[in-house]
Amino acid sequence: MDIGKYKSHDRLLVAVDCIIFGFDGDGLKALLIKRSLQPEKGKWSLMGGFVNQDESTDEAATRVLRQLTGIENIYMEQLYCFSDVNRDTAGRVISIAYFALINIADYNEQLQSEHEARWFPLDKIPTLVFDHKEMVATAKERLQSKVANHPIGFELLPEKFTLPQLQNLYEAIYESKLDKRNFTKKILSLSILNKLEEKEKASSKKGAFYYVFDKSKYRKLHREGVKFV
Amino acid sequence: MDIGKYKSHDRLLVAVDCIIFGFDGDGLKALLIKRSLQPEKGKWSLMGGFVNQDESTDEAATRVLRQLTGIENIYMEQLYCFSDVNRDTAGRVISIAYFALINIADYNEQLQSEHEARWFPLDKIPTLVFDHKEMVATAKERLQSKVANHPIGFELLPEKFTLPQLQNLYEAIYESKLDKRNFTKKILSLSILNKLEEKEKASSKKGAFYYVFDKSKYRKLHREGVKFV
DNA sequence: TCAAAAGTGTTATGAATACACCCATGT
DNA sequence: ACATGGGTGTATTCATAACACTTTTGA
Repeated sequence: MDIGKYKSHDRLLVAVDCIIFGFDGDGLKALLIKRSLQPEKGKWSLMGGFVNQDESTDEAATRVLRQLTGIENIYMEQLYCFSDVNRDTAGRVISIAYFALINIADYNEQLQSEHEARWFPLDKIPTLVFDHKEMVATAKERLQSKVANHPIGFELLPEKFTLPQLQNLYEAIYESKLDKRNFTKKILSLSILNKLEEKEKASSKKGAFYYVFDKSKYRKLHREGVKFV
Repeated sequence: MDIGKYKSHDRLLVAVDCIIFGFDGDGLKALLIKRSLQPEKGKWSLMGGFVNQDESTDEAATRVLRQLTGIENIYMEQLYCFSDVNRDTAGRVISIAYFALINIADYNEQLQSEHEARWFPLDKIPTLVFDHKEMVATAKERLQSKVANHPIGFELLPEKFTLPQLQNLYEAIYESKLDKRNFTKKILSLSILNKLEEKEKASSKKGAFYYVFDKSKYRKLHREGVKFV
């Protein structure tokens, strides 16, 4: 590769920062860690790290997330490039933000034990380093608009879930109440759910039927994007 | 600024590339120039340039566009960060793509004369350098989805425009025909247009009334985002 | 007078919304 | 027996979609 032609131009530090949204049946949460390097060491922060010469930003985001949390193979997409000259107080760093969705229960133990990561309800996010607060806000907006047309909300749930759980999730994302009957009607009309015999009995006496996705129809919707909730 | 802490990390060349969409009453077009530096010098390319140490990517995009085309003060927003390791054949460069909208007639002369820039209908884009083809495709998708909820389409029209012109624009963006009566009804129901006495007589014998935006209502919609066409 | 584009209303269909009662069961 | 959350149907409203004729006027 002949890099000579570009030699005279500035080179910048490029970082990735990941906003990980999680759901545990009770409000949306974001995953934060204590920043491990100066400046601002010890303050709450998104998962972040620098992009290496030999990896794309997607690869960097995947790697950083794995290194910091052990999380792999989750839904993640690029959010936005944050590039204010003074966004990082220690130097010029542009950051490509990513957002991801996971089911908290799937990962909770390893996060708590092996890594100093913690879930924060979206309305109780502590002060964050740099422009990470803005990143979280942007990610939340993106999640809301994305979830309206794509069935990505399911990434936040366990494989088996009940309709009330699904509705709770949408209510958490939209921060508003939905009508139970209308919600059920709408979701079932998409016919991407298969009802199981089994019931979830923990959260009610009557018990609620579990559902799972119909993977093939689910992927079809995922690709095409459909008017969702 | 203490940059010492980050010293050991890779620094990358960061570029911006601008997809400029234009409309001249007859189909959507994209603005391209002949690339002025090696490699691939002389091939068609988006407007691009490197991001300097002391500017944000927004600022870089604005500057690059001004330098290459003289265009200023137009609607522009960040599109996506393209970062494949081998996207630029001459070295590792990540690129933040921006897309912009303008009315071709407002800028045509200066573009043709002072700069080697040319408009290409979207279905006749020539072979482009690097991953610029993908950037154009991504920008087109974004334009389509954005214009459905935000009145940014108006950026592509002159200040005074007729309803048939506006409809042509939407048809060009969506690449499909719309019903004249339904379109008129919908647009007027938003009440962001003010009808003028004056008629545009060039393109028909009867003549079509000019309209202008109601700036204040327009901005309100712009902010809030409304179900549009 | 005729060709070409502008302008205009009604009906039909489907989606979103509002709304209230019975069911199953563990305590 | 009763308290708790789960499950179900209908009527209304509203937005979208389909559809055709008259008007104006320059050539």
